[in-house]
Amino acid sequence: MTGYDLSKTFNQSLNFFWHAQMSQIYRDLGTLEKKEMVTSTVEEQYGKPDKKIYSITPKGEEEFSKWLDDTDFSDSLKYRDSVLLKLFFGGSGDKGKIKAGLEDYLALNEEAIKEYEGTHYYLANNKQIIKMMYKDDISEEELNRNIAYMRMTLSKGFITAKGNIEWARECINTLEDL
Amino acid sequence: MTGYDLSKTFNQSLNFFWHAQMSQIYRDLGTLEKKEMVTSTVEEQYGKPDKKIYSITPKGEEEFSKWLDDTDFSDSLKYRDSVLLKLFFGGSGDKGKIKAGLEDYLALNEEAIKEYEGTHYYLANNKQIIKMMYKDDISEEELNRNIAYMRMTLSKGFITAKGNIEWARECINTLEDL
DNA sequence: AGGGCCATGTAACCTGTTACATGATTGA
DNA sequence: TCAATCATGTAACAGGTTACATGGCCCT
Repeated sequence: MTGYDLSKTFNQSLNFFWHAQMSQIYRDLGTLEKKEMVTSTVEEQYGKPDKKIYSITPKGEEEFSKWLDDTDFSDSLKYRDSVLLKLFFGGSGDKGKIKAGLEDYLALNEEAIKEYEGTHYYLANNKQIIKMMYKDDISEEELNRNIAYMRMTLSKGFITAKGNIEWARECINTLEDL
Repeated sequence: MTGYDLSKTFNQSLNFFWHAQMSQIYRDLGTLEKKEMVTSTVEEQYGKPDKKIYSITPKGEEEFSKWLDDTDFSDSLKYRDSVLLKLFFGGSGDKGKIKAGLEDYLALNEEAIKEYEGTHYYLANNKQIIKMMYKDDISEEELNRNIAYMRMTLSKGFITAKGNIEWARECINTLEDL
């Protein structure tokens, strides 16, 4: 893929739990190339800028599978949230503004759920497109397995958004009684 | 407070949604002083290193209340999680290892819940200590209001951890059938 | 004798964001 | 005519982590 393709794929699939700026993708592809994890070939185009197509090297595959093998998930508990930081000091702030902020937050989470429902539907009906994200010669079983894993990440999105909504409702009620 | 005190307070109270290394705290106190948001006085100690006690300036208070007033929480939806990133590509990894990782993750979240229960209890029974975190002349109502806000952040911890557990159980079941 | 607490920081590094720069094609 | 899409990137900055450096006190 090119950096541009990667950026699009990124924003379509794993966007809700990982995102990257184009500038970061281009820079990181450069460093990956220096480390010989990827190689690139340039494809000329007319009327458009040339494409720089990257492929993973055996060394890169090895590194990727090492990364996959590390299943220590304890880091993911160290979670950072500026909403909570702000609410922690909320007593010194404006109650009305905080309530309004939480109402927006609630609405955003409801929108997110709708988006995830769309993706859920998409995963069920666009296997061909998903196939393209992997090697072309992927088997039906392998594809289904990959889709099962994608569904797990999606499920996390649902549960997180529902939790956010539950929490925001609870906070709004508390604020009304305060 | 001194940098050291801040670090301890940090790790005791807002640790679960915000954390900082000592080196970061010392560095940031330095930049805050340059920006005239805080001032410092040195207190000599014998047998121990001298203390450098920081206080917020009026300019700092103003900046803080500006920060509090910005209640746009939409950023907090952009959430990043390496567990999900890894699970997204899980189909290429080792099923058994992933399952084991998720089981550890589940256990860690159960521990977190126990910790939050402890904090919940603490908030109810240690008002004097909490009082110290604010100005000394804080009124009972103001203190209770602040505690209510702290409880809201704590509640987020509970809901998040419960969601994590629910999700991990679901994934483990899916993996068993895969 | 060894570990933990007190208390300060610096330096290098890694990761992510924002702003800037270029320029043709295509569709509303 | 204006915005979006295609396609590349650089530079500066912001925020966070890791490793290093110092050194006495107190408790087991």
